[in-house]
Amino acid sequence: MQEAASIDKNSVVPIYYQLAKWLEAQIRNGELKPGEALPTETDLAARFEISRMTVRRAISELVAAGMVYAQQGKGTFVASPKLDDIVFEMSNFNEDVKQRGLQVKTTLLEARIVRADEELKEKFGVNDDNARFLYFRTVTTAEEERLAYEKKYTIYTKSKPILEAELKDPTLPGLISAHSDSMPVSSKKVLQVANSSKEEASVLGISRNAPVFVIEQTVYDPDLRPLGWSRSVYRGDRYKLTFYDGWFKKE
Amino acid sequence: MQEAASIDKNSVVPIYYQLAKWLEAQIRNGELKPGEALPTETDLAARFEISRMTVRRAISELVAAGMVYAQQGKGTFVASPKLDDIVFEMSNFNEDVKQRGLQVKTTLLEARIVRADEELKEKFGVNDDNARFLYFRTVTTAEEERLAYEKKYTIYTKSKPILEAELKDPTLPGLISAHSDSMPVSSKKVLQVANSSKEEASVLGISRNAPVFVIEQTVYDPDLRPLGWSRSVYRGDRYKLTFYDGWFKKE
DNA sequence: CAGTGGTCTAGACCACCAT
DNA sequence: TGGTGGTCTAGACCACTGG
Repeated sequence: MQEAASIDKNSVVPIYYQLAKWLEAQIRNGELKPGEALPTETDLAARFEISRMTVRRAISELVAAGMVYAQQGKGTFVASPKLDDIVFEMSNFNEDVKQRGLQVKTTLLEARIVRADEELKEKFGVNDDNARFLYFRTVTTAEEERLAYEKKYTIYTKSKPILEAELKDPTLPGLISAHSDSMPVSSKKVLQVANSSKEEASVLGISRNAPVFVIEQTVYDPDLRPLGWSRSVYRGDRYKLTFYDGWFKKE
Repeated sequence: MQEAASIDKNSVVPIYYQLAKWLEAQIRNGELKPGEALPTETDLAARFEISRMTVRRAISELVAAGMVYAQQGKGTFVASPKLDDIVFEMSNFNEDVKQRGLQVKTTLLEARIVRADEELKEKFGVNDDNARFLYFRTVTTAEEERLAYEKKYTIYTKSKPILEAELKDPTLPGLISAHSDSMPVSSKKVLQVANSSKEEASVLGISRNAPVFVIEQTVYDPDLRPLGWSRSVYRGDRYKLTFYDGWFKKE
């Protein structure tokens, strides 16, 4: 680990920054895994022969980045990246529904193994015609009304069977975690509008060409290799996105 | 101002937090205006008889909130809330366009004074039938292609004429600043999808019922009174929103 | 109780900016 | 040059957690 060597106290780069990056690297490397505790502040201060305040400054950078969280009296722990499928606070609607005590349910329509076609090869950046992917189709329903239709693909390396458990966490990061050794750590989401296709309209029970949100999500491992890809179609008349900015009071 | 009284060193509330809130209040009150310098750190430390490190902790809260920014060797200044009309990094496309050196242009189609109708009275939360608003219609064009169509309303209190200058900054906060004494400090944006209306289709040169993004923005003063409201329609085939989250490297 | 993170101090030296 | 913010120290005391 060459810890002492990783901090140059005479560098122009601030010590807190060097330490923050070192800790970040430990986490990205997987030497510190989500849920695990970081070394204590006193420990780090002693190891690197720096002040505890400097250690705290370093850790506060990671806290701000959402990579770790501190618990008074217990320790500081590596966070799990949150990559919910319910993107963009898209849940404005879903939360409304929950608050009213209604039931939101995601149903698995189909789950099987597929071979790479041109689109998948491009999305995953692979050339192997024999590459295989897990394919899931789900529909989200609230109060008997169908709201969202999703197709999800994940790389299929382990020859692991598709489990019932998948029904419990059918989000893309959830499916990936179940079927891959790599850790999903970041994602890219692209939102577009479209008119619903014939298939989408029939699954969602809306008229053909009704406006819909389309969100494509790609989930990556720490080396930016795609682990999963999904395309979600949301009813345009049931979802809206609300953003606040400027100097809104938060509390 | 009762400065000394605003900090209770024996309170359970951290000093840095009290000071941060006090400074925030000064800014929200308008006693410190955008562009103005905060008292220096040494000054604040002396005034409140606290350590400079504690002052820095307080200020760092405001920096994180985007309310102030610090410049080494110069001072710390009150920031201006940024409430650009080009929302949600919607500019994925606009930036592409700029990078290619193409021209993006916003044209004023119409500007006049209107009386309150039911919709406006609701949006602005007023009951006065005689309330008047400034009304603007603009279209945004890139390379001869019409991309966005916007209708904007601002309260009209001053009997100030509509200036040519408005052509230069036709964003909602910009229009408000020109026609109101209140400062626009926060905004709410709601994004929905829709099929284009006949009017929208004709202005944008797209076919009727083509899918579009609709963004409604409301801009508020420090007391959450609406100062302006706009409805923007973006061509669905020309705009998309891209979001990254998780642990993407930033630098 | 011992160990953790949270706050705070009273200094210090530095890099940067303006004059 | 004097004043600003940026970093860092070596302590201190506290609140909270767990055994």
